[in-house]
Amino acid sequence: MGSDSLDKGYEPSGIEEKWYRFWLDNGFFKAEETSDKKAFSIVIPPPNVTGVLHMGHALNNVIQDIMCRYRRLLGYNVLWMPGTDHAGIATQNVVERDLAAKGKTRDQLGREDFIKEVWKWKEKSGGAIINQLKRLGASCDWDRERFTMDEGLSDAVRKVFVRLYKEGLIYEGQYIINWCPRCKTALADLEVEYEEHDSYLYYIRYPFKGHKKGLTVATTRPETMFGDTAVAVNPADERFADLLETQVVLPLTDRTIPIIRDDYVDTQFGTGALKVTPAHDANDFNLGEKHGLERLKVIDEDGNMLAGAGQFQGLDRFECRAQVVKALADQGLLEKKEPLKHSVGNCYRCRTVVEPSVSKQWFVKVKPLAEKATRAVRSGETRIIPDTWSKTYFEWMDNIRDWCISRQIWWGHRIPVWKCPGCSHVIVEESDPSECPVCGSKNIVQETDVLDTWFSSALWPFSTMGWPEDTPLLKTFYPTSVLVTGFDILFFWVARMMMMGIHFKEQVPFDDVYIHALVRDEHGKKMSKSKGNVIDPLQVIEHYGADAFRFTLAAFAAQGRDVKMSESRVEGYRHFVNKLWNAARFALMHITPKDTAFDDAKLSLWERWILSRSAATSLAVKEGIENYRFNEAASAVYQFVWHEFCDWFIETQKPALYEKQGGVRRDTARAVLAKVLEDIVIMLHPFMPFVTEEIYHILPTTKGSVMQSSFPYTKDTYDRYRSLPVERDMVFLFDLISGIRNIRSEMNIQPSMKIKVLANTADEKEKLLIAENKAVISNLAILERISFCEPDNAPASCASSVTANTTCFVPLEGVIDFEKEILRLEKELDKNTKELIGVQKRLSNDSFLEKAPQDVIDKVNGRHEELSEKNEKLAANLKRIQDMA
RNA sequence: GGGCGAUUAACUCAGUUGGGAGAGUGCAACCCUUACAAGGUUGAAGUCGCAGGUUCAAGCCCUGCAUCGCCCA
Repeated sequence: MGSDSLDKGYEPSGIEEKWYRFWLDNGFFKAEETSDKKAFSIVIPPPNVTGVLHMGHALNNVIQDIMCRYRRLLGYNVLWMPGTDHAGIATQNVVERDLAAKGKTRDQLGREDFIKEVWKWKEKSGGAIINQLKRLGASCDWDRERFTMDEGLSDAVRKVFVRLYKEGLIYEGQYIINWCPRCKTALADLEVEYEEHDSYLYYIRYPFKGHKKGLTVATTRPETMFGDTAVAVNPADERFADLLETQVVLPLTDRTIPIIRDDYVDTQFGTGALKVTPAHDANDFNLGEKHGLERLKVIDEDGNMLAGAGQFQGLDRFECRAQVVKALADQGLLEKKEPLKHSVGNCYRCRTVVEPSVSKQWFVKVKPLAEKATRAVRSGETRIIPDTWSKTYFEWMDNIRDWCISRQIWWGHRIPVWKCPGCSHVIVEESDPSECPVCGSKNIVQETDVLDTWFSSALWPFSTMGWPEDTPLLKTFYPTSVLVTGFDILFFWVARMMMMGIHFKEQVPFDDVYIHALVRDEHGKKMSKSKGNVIDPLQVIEHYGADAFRFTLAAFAAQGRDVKMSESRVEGYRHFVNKLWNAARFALMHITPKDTAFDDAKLSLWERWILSRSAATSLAVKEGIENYRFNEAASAVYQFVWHEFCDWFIETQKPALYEKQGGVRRDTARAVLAKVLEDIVIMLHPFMPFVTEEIYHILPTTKGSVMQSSFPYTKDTYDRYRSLPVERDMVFLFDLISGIRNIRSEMNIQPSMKIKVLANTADEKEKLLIAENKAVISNLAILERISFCEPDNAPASCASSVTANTTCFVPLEGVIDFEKEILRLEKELDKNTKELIGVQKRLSNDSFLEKAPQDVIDKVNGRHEELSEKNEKLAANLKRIQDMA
């Protein structure tokens, strides 16, 4: 095949769709339930069914895809389990919005019909992100796609709930929880996001009975005063040491409340007197528990004031705040207000200010589960990478609070609890009961709450594989090899999967947890719609191709460092894709289907060099991917392809390929070119699946799909081709050629002008290297010829360059610019001398010679020898040119 | 308030047991050389945040400070 048939520039569109379909049609993404092959498995972090692909998803899934494709090339049986979660609150919000547009509410529909509506929405618009993942090239086993509300997964949820309940690890109780007055549901502590707000600290006097004097409390939330059931002071606080009063009057009400003493109170904050509102503040709740205070709820589920607020009943809580402040001021009870920055909790789904509120909810007793999950990481059974996240994990696990799992919404797994109003019996069973087992009443009522979405997500690693059945899939793939995720859901999800996996499977859910960074904009700012700095991954793919985009993500995904994304960076890597494409085009002009093997004995130095570098690169890629250092793998292969294979190797091979050195050399050159290009294509495949598949199919020496080839690194081929002496020889030749090129450039010698070079060397090895590679040197440095000379008969009017023990003279009869050459040599001599002095300094230091290890001393000695020889030569060359001038 | 991380070339960042400061982009000069101008060759550019300390030797280890960012309260 000639290169005429290939476009000069790589055009991803069309090619990507073609190969993705090809892979699907051939079932290359499918995992084998049972296999002799080693298993490698990943469960996808399930995106919301309402979600659309953003940069975070892209990075997350590209990393997973790189690992899965790499393992397939190593011959593993790979399972990458895809799916979405049902995102209870978010999905319900979406569907309610749709209904509202039609002028309906969910209450008008009723629970059953509403859920039908949600399913309808899910079938029609849900899971759009799945197709977007395909655009990225994600090689998930799509036939196994799961959804947290699927029947099987719902069975798992039910089983887990019932077992935890019977083990006493799930309980129902009246506690303070975070309430979202807009979503009208409880939230877990984690689902509240705190934000700094400018606010005021209000100083309010609570008078003693019959006095004008009283205690002044400081609060940011005056409207909660109606729920106050005490005022607390610190017993160690001298300001209250003489306080005899035991009660204060609650302003704007006819209630009196007790003064309690507790060392919990911060004497530094406000006045040292704390109003205690057990029903609307988490800390006050605990204080109330301790002192047996009444919990008086004064804000309802919509965020409006209840009867306890007296004349303010029915007002919105913030409107109430304004009016209360005014009323207090009118009565002279508002002593002052100070500006204050404080953090306010917002609902993570709708940003509404969360109201802490006492309410009856279901909780998981997390401590016993957390202990086992902590131990698994401490013992190394599960590794967290980078390790620094282990600390964060322990920190959270050690201070964990019970998990509120009930939500007052309809979309989700309904809690499998029934109550008998007749005898108050509570039924918690896996299958729906039809009557009360105690009194036989058929009038039993199911709990209306549903479970937190994360409750079902916590089971994901095993529920997706068919648990509670003991399936072959579980036997083959559980525990999974690695979980890949951002740190933002380390607690939400990873920690909970650890707890559930260990409890129910008695095995950790994953060997490794790889925590990757966040994707930010090019200035390091978080991408957000309000800032307008969001980059849509699909548009990036559209403009630059999925391969370039994927490579960019991989190249920037250094451990522990955020990825700063900008389109210009992707553009840079599109150039790389194009470079590879054109290298392939060049190769195709020469390679024939016969060029599949070469004789090691016939390899030229350059060919042995590129094979050595290819072996080294494949090892670097292997280690990079296996150690989660994707940027290192990516830059190793980038460097190799562009700067070794394209810049040097292809250029050196041109004389042989164009048959200037005979048929045998030509055939070897072709076969090596074919072999190294094939190595490259396979090594790059995990990063750039589409273009590599395209090239692999076009190459005449390869058959089938690149997905079914083998990764180029094996111990045998590495040992066979990696050669450090060859690489050292090549460094000499590179430096020699660069030295001549430098003279050409600095002396303004036109590229089209071929020049003569005379080389002088006392080193036999270097002489041989030059002699054997005259053709290549001449080709790359654009020489008429290179020949040897003695130092004495070097031409008088010439520029010179020193490489190791060799000096190259470039005769410039009549055209030499002496000033320029003197400057050039002086600069180089200066640089060399500086380094030489540094080395000499070290070698003249007795304690260095005494204490440094021998290999370091040997190295420095060798370096000293090199530098001083070079210095002599440079000085001699400089002197000659100065004498001429 | 507690914890974590960052500070290296104009920009974005590598730098893995302490032993000759690197890459990509950008910049400058030259070149439409028959794979690629989405290219090639050559070049300029850094007191490794600041101040101490350990060491024969510190970008790397220790202490303090400054600036920025994130998480938790």
